[in-house]
Amino acid sequence: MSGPTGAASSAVRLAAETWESLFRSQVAVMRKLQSGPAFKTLPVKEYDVLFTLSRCPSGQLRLNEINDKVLLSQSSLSRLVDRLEKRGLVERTAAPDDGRGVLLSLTDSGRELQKAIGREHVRDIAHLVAPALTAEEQRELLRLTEKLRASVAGH
Amino acid sequence: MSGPTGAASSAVRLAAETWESLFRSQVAVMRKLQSGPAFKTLPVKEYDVLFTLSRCPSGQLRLNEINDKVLLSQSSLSRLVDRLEKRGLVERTAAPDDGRGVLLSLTDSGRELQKAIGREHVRDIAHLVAPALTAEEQRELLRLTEKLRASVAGH
DNA sequence: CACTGATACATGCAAATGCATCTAGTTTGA
DNA sequence: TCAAACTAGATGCATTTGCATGTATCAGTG
Repeated sequence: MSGPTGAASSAVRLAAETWESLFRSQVAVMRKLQSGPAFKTLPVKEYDVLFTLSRCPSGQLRLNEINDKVLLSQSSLSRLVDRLEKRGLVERTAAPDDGRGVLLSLTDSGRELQKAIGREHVRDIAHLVAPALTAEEQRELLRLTEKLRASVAGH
Repeated sequence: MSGPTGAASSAVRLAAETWESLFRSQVAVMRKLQSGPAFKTLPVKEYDVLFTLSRCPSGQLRLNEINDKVLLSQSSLSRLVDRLEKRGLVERTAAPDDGRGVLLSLTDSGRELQKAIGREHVRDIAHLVAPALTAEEQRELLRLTEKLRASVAGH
């Protein structure tokens, strides 16, 4: 802990422990959430795409934009969208400004299902998070994770 | 925002936004980490099992204990361990106190590989986390995520 | 002790995933 | 202007995953 080498090593260790803790907490929470009844009808990853679309102001997103938000390979997302489309929950449209691109949007049925699952999901989240952290702590956790995400996203 | 209903609703929203942010930051960081060269030889999930074993004081863990730490179904973990065992990185042993149980431990080769990947991995983590958050912020993030994990783990 | 239910792990099988590659459209630069 | 390099997304195929179930062991009850 004294001298530059010690300080650097402990900075590295702190970063590693922080990430480890963030990761394990995510695992613990996700495990509970995905075992809930909300995701019997639709896997979490598929819901996540519906959710992402529902949050988007224009109502449409390019597949590669969605891919940034989700921990899936490009090909897996492509096929996940196939499944959603087959179930009539989303719709593929050619991107107007880029002939290669595909815009994804929710159908009415997709929007409804997202809302239905979302309501339950949000309740489950609150039941897990609210008893664990005060409102003040939640705001701080939100701030820190957003700061981390923004920094990592910008390389 | 006024009255009990508004307050409750905003508490629920805060919890949901906090989780959303935690989750997205995890996705962003994990995406970078797993694309690094450290995980060309061993998938992240398999490394994670080696890592978990390396951190354990007794050097041995039951499969169900490992399963708690990892976002994998029981059967998937069983087969992931098959692969690690086939590569000679871990060893299954019958649990002495429970005839149903299996203890997992690292082989020398497994320990070495974990250390080799771990060194690189820790460096990658530091490169992502250290520029994003101050040491003080990292400590706070560590504290909050650990508190969340502990609360969720205890139902 | 026998019996019922629960727990730990393994396995058959269908579904999901990722890598490599393909096609098509776009950008770059000589 | 046009060929080479690049990007968006789809697809073949092998690997990984999860659900349902099977087997063995354990814990509790009469």
